[in-house]
Amino acid sequence: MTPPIKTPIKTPVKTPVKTSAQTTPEPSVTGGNNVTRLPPGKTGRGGARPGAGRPKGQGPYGEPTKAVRIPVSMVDQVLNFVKTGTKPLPLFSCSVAAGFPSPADDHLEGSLDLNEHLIKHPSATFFVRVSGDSMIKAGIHEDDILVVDRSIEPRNGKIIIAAVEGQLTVKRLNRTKTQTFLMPENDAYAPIPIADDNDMVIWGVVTSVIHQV
Amino acid sequence: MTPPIKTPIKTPVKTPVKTSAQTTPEPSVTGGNNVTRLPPGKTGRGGARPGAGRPKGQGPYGEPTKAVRIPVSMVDQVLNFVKTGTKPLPLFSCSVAAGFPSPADDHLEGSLDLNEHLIKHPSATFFVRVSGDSMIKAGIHEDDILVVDRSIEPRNGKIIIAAVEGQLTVKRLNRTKTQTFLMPENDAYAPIPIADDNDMVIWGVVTSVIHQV
DNA sequence: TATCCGATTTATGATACAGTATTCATTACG
DNA sequence: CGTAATGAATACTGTATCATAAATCGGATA
Repeated sequence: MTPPIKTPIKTPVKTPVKTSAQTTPEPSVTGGNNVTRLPPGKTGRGGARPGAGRPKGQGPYGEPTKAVRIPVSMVDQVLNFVKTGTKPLPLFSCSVAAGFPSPADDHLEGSLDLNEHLIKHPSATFFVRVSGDSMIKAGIHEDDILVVDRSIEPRNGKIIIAAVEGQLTVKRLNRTKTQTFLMPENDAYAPIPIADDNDMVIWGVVTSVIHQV
Repeated sequence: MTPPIKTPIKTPVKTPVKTSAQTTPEPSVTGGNNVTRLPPGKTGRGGARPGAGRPKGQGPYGEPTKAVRIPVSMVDQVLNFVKTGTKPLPLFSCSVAAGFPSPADDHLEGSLDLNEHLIKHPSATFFVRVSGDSMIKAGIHEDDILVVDRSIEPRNGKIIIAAVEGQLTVKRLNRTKTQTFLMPENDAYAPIPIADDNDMVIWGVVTSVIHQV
């Protein structure tokens, strides 16, 4: 069982170039005393080499290119796209619990694209960086990034981003018969009562948490 | 304070074109009988119209384009990218702790692209889906997705993916003077001693955890 | 023997060019 | 008089062309 290794791109094999047995000598100008004169700016070295020249596939892209019209505002993005190539990466599965497990062959689950996996409604999605620890028990840590979708209905029990008194906050929504609360997931903090639903503007529902190790 | 709404792209406003009061008449060739002759292939209509011409922003992209070199194999992908545009989404910051906070204007932190943010070395990166809870205290839950980079050196204390006895596992690496351990982050589990480093193959270092709410 | 050199081939980014699309307002036609 | 046609003008796209940079060859020189 070896770690997944991307197969190196094979560099073009150098085709042996047939050596020219006969190189036409640089025509020399022979003076009266048989002294050879070099052309101005030349050292007497170098010269034609049949078969010399840059091999194909030695450019930054390793393949031929084509000129394509790109809207001016997207040129940078496109060049970055070409450089980094956002294609789906392999997804494996592994056991954390018992270490008991499935046969090795079952580890490759498929492939995954982050944007596709996490962003269902791009035009309604934005990110929120968290500060604080009031939602620690829900697995939301300081500096985590939340994926927030404002097209999802903020149902009871959902973790939402809301603006209260002009301040953004992340909490779990709790709507009782009589009142609405924004619930923390940390015993050190108290629920925030919302007197009037007009005092709160819900920005969206948290769909994912991204935590950097 | 309203939820972030994508500002519609303004379509170019058509500038009213000043009508020319004086059009220079087509020079006519007068024959002996005062008969006007048209130039060959012309009907007498048409002619110069100062200010006529296609307005800007009427192409498929609505803006000027630039010719860019794209590797041949990626031309289709790039054109699709330009059409659908997976562009960075807005990133806001918010307070979880005190709910005290910065003024509303400070909430927009910038924009963020998931791939750019999470995948530093695409060719050395893969994902792992977790099963079990032995790393719960490190914020790694059942079914979470781990971003794993095998180009990062597996230093002591890093959370790694390793293959032990043919099974994939996620643990924290602990190298003592005498022995290597794979440490869980859950008191219900015991450290796994590695007798011989050849008994373990490290697949990579965990860089991020993605937890769906 | 190692390095230098000039010629050669490949590759990229910028620019030019030819053809297509859109607009203006005057003229011809019914 | 109303409408369609017209020729010139401007914007736009895809491809060709050009200038320059990069990589290679093998003979000449130190």
